[in-house]
Amino acid sequence: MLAVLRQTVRKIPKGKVATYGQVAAEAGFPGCARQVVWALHDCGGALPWHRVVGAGGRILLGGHAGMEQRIRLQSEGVAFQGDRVSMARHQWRPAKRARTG
DNA sequence: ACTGTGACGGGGC
DNA sequence: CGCCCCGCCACAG
Repeated sequence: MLAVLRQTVRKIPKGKVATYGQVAAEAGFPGCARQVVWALHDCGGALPWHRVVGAGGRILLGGHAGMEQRIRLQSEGVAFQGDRVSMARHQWRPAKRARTG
């Protein structure tokens, strides 16, 4: 489980972001958004954790961590709408979940 | 088996 | 927009 979640997080391409619930669902565990946190905690360092945000593109972290996440995202070309990520333009879109758009 | 923990998500006011 | 409550799941002691 944790391994799968981590594996999914690693799939998030640069310049994109995904919500905890989305990662969990993509990994095959819809509803396990909280477990994503575990995956990040257990690993925390060897994956693009900064590409994981909360529902609506809100950065849930705080203090230094939250700052770094935002900085890292902006450094990848991710745009922000106030305190949130521009999901409409940066939400990860897995091939299978892609739509005619 | 029970309790505490956690970077969640959705709904109501 | 902030606040509160509930549901959800897995891990650790």
